[in-house]
Amino acid sequence: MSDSPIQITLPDGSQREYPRGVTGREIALSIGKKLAKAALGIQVDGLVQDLSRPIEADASVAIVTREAPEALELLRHSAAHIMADAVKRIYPEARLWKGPAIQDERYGFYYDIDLGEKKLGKEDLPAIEMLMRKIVKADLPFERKVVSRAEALKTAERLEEQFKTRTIHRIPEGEDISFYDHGDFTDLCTGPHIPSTGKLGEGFGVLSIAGAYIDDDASQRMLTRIYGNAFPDKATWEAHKKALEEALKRDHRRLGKDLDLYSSMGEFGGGLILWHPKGGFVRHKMEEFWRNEHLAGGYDLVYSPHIAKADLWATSGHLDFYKESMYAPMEVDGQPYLLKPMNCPFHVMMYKSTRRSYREFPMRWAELGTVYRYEGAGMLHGLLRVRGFTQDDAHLFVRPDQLEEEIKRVLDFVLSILRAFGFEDFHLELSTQPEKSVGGDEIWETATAALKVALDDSGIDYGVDEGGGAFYGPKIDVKIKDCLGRFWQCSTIQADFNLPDRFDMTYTGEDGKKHRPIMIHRALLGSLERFFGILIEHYAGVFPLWLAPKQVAVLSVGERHEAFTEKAQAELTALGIRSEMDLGSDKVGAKVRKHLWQEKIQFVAVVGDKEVEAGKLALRHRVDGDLGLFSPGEMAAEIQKRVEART
RNA sequence: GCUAGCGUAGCUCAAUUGGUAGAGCUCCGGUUUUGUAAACCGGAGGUUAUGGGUUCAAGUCCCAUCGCUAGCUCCA
Repeated sequence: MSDSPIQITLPDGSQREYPRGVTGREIALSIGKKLAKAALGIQVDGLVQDLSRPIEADASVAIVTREAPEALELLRHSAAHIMADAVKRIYPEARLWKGPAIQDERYGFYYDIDLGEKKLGKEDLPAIEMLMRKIVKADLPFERKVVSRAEALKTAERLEEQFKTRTIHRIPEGEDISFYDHGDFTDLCTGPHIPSTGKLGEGFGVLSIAGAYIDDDASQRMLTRIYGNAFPDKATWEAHKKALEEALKRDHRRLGKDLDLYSSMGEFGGGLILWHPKGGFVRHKMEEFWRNEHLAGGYDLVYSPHIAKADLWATSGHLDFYKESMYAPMEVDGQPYLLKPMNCPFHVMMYKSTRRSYREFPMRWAELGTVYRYEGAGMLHGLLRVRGFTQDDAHLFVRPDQLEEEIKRVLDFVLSILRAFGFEDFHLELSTQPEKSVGGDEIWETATAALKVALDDSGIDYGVDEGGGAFYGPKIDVKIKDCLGRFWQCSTIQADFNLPDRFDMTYTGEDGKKHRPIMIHRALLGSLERFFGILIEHYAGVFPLWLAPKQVAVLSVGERHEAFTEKAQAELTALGIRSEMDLGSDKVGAKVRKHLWQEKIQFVAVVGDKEVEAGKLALRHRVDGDLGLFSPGEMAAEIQKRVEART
């Protein structure tokens, strides 16, 4: 039967007969020359394979062309090989470890390479990229070879690739061991790859270098990781490089300094943030909005201290499960006290301050609570990863019969608040029981099921992160997508069946007996620091008018306009508009440049002869341009309109 | 923490092979009173991150410390 033809189903549903062992290339060619030329791989029953692989049985296939989403991984993984080839040509002593395609905003692939004593610098990257282009130009075919384990070990030995030897030993019995060659370069690899190096085209490049451990194990040798990216065509690659530059321009650390929003403590204490007056104002508006929404949403606002006796953290379990993130104890009256890494134990103590009735539920206690957590020095990053931060925390106490309903409600609340900040796209993720956890499996299952129901009911797609939960309960994480398409994790909703047990929390039920409440932990913005950093980048420093420290800059043209300008600004202030005034002797152009473009204030209002005569100001918006003459009252109305629209 | 790179005025950056630390912007003073993305003149501003070392001589070379940056998850 081995020579009987096979049935191939094409994406349009049509079926064709081919000889057994037909290759993807042959199928593509039989459909059209153009398709064959554009083909990079073939999907066989959903699995991407080399074009040269024979197909031995009936299958549904789709030719993977450059434009197909599946092509990216082919291109990137092949680019990694080509990069490794280039590196080995320049540094023959280089030994290869791993070089996968990855999904990252910046990078599409990397290769971890042991360069011995050689220290690679940024300045070495162009040479590697240039040589890669040469290899692409040479259009060397990628060839797959399946070998026995013994042969594989021999090849690795011949190549003096001792890391590959290590890898070969790890390949499970029964799995194919394959090498891919192009030109004189050989690498142990499962593939698939593009047909030849030339197919990579021009849309790729080398981006940066970093260190990386073998197996992510800090006790092992550190290798040089070289990052690059690849795209179907040159234009997309150029666009990607531009986007990287744009992201750099939006970097909150850059803008934070330029706009005088915040600074970090630097050598006086890493990961600690100073909120300057302008950043402080934005925070004030964030908090104001947050408090109002919570009060309207049925929450109560609470406050708790920064330190507590070690006993509290022992009872809560933090000393067992969170110790590595907590700071060393301080001594107060001979007793060890600890800085809080979380607010929950305090809220539990609040709960326990009196007897609770089933009638009180659900209880929703929210706090902007400042916590301190130890992060490794290398983890710190601007506002996004800090050691001291204010969580917008809340703890909800519910009866078991209220759990599902309450989680649904929280999810709705979270999304509505995030939308107010201009985020529209969300990704939800359910994280389940980790290895290191407290409470029994049964309790975990119950809680996880409740979260799942809420997620299903939300109608939004979600993923599952197996084992990604906190030590005390499963959680739902909400990631938001900013205007550059980057995802950020902010909100988290965590069920907790554990703390109520540990603290022996109870309430009196309808039946007069004691019952155990369920606790829900919830952070919405995550931390004010981190969310502020995300906002700065999302808005590129141009805050919407409801958050902006200054909404308009009022500028005088000449000396004789000063009096009216001052009067107009005073009126605006009285109308609740946040303005700054510039009566300096700069030209109008310079003033506009300073306030509109450098300080990123949305409006400027200019006062000259015409305006004084009309009793109005010439209003200009940074995007909408000249809006004409406005009296202070009209201006206030115009700005108010936009404040309400949150633009 | 680890690897690599970096640290010069508030900011952005200069400073031959080791040979007197400079410029623009910001700031301050003065002139100018200007019509929508940079008016002009002058001044101030530094123990070159810190501490050691090599040298006749160190921003530059060596060592240590501190800080900053990229990364240290995603199948060979």
